[in-house]
Amino acid sequence: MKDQEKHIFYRDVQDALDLMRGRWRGAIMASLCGDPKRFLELKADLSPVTSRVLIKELRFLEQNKLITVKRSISAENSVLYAHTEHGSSCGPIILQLRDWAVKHRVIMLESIRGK
Amino acid sequence: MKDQEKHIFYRDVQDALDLMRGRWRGAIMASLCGDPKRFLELKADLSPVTSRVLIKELRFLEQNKLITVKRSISAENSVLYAHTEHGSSCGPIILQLRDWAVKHRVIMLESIRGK
DNA sequence: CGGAATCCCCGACGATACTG
DNA sequence: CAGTATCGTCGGGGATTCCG
Repeated sequence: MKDQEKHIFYRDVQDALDLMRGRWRGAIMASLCGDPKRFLELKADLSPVTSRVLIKELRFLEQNKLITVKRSISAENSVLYAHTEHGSSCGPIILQLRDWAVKHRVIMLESIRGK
Repeated sequence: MKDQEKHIFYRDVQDALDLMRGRWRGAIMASLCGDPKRFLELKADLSPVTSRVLIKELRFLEQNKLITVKRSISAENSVLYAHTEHGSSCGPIILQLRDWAVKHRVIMLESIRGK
C-alpha cells in the first residue's frame, strides 16, 4: 500500500468515525433503530442530554442524510425523527461495535481482578 | 425494553465509541492492523499528527489493553506497537464502518450533484 | 411540545522547542 | 529514535432561561 493510498484510507476511517463522533451521535443513531421517535422521546432515552445539544446533533445527522425529520403541521406540535434508508444500514455496525466494547470491558475487569 | 435497560444499552454504545474517539484513535487502530509498527512509522502513516498527541493516544490504547508496547532494550532505541488479541478483533468492524462511510459519501455527493 | 438564545468551562488538539 | 515540556487555541458540550 503506497503512502498516498494509506492517507486516503486513514482519512476514510476518520470520516467514518466523525459521523458517529461525540457523546451523543452514535447513541442517537442506535436509539432510532426501530420506530421513529419524537424529540422528547429521544431526549428521555438519552437523558441527561440537553435540548441544545440534542437538536444540534439531530441537525447534523439530518444534513448528512442519516435521518429524516417529519413535521406534522396539523393540530399539536409533533416532529418525528427516523433513519433514512442508508442511515439504518449503520445499525448493525454499531451493534457489533457495542458487543465488542462489552467484551472489552469484561477483559478489563478481569485484568483488574487478576492483579 | 425498559428504561433501565435502554440507558445501559446507550451507555454501552457510548463506551464503544469512546474507545475510538477523537481524531486519531480509530486511525491508529486501523494502522496497526497487520504488522507491528514503530513510533515514527505510525507518525508517518498518520501524518500530520504530532508526537505529543500520538504518544497520548498510544498510552490510552495501551492502558485499555488494545495495543501492546515492546521496547527493545538492546542496542538502538526501538519500540514496537502492536494490537493485542482483543484489539485486533475490532479491525473488521472499523473496516465495515469505513466502507459504510464511503458509501455515505457517494450518496452525499449524488444529492449535491442532483440539485 | 419542540425548540432558540446566551453564557461559560475545560479538555482535545496543535505548534514549537528540547532531551536521553 | 522515541519521546517531554510548555504554551495557546478552539469548539464540544453543559446549565439556564425564554419563546411560539
